[in-house]
Amino acid sequence: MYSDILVHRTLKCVGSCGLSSSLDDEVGFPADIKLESTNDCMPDEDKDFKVCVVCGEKASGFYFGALVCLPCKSFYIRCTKDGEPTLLVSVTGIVISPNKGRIRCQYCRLSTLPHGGMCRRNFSEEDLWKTRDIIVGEKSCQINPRNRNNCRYCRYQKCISAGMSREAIKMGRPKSQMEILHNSPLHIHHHFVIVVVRSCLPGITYLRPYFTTAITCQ
Amino acid sequence: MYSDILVHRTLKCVGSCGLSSSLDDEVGFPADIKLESTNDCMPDEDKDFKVCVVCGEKASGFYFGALVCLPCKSFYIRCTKDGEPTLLVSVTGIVISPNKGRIRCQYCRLSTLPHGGMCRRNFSEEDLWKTRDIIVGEKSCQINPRNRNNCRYCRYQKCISAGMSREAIKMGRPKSQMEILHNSPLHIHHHFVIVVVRSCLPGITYLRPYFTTAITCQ
DNA sequence: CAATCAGGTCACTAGGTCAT
DNA sequence: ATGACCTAGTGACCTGATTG
Repeated sequence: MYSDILVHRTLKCVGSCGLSSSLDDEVGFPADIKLESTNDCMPDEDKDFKVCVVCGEKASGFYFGALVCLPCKSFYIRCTKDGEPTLLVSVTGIVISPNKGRIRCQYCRLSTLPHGGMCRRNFSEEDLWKTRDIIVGEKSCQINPRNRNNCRYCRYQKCISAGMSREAIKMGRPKSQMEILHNSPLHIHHHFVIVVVRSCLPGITYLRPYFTTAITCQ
Repeated sequence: MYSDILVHRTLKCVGSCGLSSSLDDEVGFPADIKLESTNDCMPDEDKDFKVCVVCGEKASGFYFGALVCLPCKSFYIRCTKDGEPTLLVSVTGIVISPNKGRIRCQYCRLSTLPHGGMCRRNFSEEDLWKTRDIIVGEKSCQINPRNRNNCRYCRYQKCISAGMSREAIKMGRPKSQMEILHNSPLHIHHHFVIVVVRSCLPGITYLRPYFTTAITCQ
């Protein structure tokens, strides 16, 4: 039994946006949990805007355990259809999935082209695999709705870090708690939700969606 | 800054699975997180909570003659709405209900693919029925709350073997529910994971998959 | 009444198809 | 490979029936 119930959390602001002052409502914790919110910077007009935690487009629902848009949902399905992929970035800037897929990664291409000097027209599958060890690239693309198709590697990594998982499937009509969360606005730049849980309410079950992206302790 | 790092969690074992020894490995927490596995942190009244004999989730009552959860009750109603279904597992791993429904069974798919050698693109309804006798697959999926939707065939078989039946309907107020509950068969392998987080390691990011089912605080 | 269940409803999602 | 669109399965919630 805990006499004091504290759930600390912080929304880490990436970029120039602001966080709102009403985090409690945003993340949708039960009303009977006392919260200490430290944030003050989200624009009012974005408060009701639910965004995909992968690319920032308007979100459509909880797919594979994360609040994402339909394109990113489809992307995740494709990526994990035959098991977890091991996407590689070639010297030519081509991201290779082992079986078939390839797509250009503009970011990684820029950073890796000098090493190989190959041009896209001439690359062959064989060459890609030969140069396998020097092709790691930056692996740090910023994903947004416009460039999300530029780098499959980083987009997929973002799916993973957002908590998407075949294990996290939640089917059917959501519980009322989830409906609250479903209406929670998350600004496009607020991809990292840092939650510090000191102690929680006895007997309350905190479903995973409350921890929108990850749980980080300070 | 937390000096003491405690991640309490409880795996409630009902039946013969006996999860006690290798809790850490099963849930997959990082090795550098200090864990205390205990059975003490659960309220007494919940220690004996009854689980669904089909999937292992917390049971809601006696539906169609068996102690099951509400999702499995709904599942059984759907399956038997138009008479007993004959769910089949094709060589392609598609579970077919006679009329229309199909859902992929990842487990059976893996085990049956070698037998048929068909590729998913080419299968036809006719082929499915032709290969009826060689498509039985393993039919032995372990059903738990997380994977219960992966294989309709095995979920339904578990309903049957649990004694669910349209003949077993009992309406109205039960005589002594507690007595019935305590006499119910509970010899199933289930993987209901309850994690109690008191405080976490500074700087460590706990991705959602670690919290396999839910986070329950006491 | 009070407790419990059968069954319906419908807000949801997984996964497939197909034009691009 | 992508993403709009579609279908069918799922499960939370509700209602009415049943029985002690």
